[in-house]
Amino acid sequence: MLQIYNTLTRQKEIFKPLKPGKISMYVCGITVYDYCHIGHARVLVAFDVITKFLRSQNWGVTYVRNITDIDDKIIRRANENGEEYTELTKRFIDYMHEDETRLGIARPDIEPRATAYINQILDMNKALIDKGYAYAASNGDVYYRVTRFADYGKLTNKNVDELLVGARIEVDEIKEDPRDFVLWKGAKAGEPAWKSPWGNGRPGWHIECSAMSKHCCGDTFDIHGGGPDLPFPHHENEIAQSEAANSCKYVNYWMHAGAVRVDGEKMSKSLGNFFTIRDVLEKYHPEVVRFLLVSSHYRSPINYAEDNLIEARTGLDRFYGALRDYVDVVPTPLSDLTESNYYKAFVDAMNDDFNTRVALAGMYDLVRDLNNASKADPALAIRLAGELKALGLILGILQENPAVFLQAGSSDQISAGEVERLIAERIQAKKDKQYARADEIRKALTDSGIVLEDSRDGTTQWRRE
RNA sequence: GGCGCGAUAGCAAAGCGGUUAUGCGUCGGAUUGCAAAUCCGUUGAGCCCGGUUCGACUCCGGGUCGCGCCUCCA
Repeated sequence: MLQIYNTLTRQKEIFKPLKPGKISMYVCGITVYDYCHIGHARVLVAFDVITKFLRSQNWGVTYVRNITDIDDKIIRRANENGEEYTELTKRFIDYMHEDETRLGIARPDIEPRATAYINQILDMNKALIDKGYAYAASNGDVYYRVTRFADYGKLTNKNVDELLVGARIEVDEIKEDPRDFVLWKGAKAGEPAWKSPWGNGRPGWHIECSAMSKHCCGDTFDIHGGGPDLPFPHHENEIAQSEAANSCKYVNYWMHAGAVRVDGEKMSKSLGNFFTIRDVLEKYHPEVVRFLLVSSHYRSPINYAEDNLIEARTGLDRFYGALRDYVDVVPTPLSDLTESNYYKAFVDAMNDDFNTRVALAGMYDLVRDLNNASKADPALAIRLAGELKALGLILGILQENPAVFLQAGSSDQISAGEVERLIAERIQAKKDKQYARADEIRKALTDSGIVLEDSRDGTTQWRRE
């Protein structure tokens, strides 16, 4: 039984799909004017794991994640660079896809872009104007009448009357009410623009998601997800737009990922304290980054720090260490695991609001049993290795060749070939009972970040720290 | 000022009204030429003050502290 924490009701709820066995999910994606940072990676990985798990449980998931490819920041950045905004967005969309691929994130089923949905956006604007929820201002902007929508604030518990108090809302004579937000922006000279009944312009930020989700998921859909900074105003405004325009409930379950912090502060572009995915992948294996993100619950804040990455690496080393002798074992089909207690524990944890942390705790139990079986019961060990890989597959981890992973550490000051050569020399020294020489070689390798592990059969395996 | 989240052992991080979370680390043992890895064991929690209860880390109330949103931000 699947339970999901719903931001709207602020509690965990039993998930009930609109259509039996199906889930329509729309997640707010990236505004493409810069490299993705770790905060983006968290949302991307979280919903990737969620999708993979749901599919593993035979839910028919339609996963939609949009790309915002027109907005003020994009225009400004393109101007700074002296290029067309489309060149800028194309480049950063490509970079985003590269980052996703490296982190093992599968593409969503549909990846709609705002600029491809201008007609739908215009249609929704017209509908909102016709129904009296929106108005065209004198400058070509179209605004949403926040006070017209009775449920405004229901997602984030805002009181419309109090929105003005203490809030930093700029007064603007163009608007009827300072709380109104823009649906369509009239174009200034030289700005990218599309024709509209209100003059040339471009969509406001919130309306694109209402239009694209309607088109891709329907007027009402199951799950809407996004980052920690989106509930207000973005998702609140989406609700106002969609429910007013479509005259029905917009979304059943709202899901929001937790923030990634640096030194206790939220990592964000506006604070400038962000690490791009690329920065981090220079130093850490992509799976280490993914493991770090998976090893805490998706709603908890996590701290981005070197120590936590090292810890993630240590955790993965344990998994891959256990799998090292089972390179050829493939993930067991889940249909063969219905009696497995490991699998049951895993599914129970994941069904409970996607509790990856608890799921991993069970996988560590499996690792221990696998390590024991390695010595005592080879057939059992092979079976357990297959189970472990099957669970890892759902989380998007543990599919690498273990030796390759373990030898791909951060310290590359010595080549694999050189390591192998020294190991061969050390094995000979050991055979000759030249232990001083053997230890000398091992010491030298240790200093280069290489850890040796002698086996009973006289071979030596190695890994980078 | 409004709304919301959190406070768990050396660190990280979960569930749970009474029964081992888990990982890393520590310490001891097995194993090893010595190590590493592995295994076995060990260590050690629940911000403060009240209340409910036979019993609370877990529920309720009140504090304190931290964080997020209220403006573009995943």
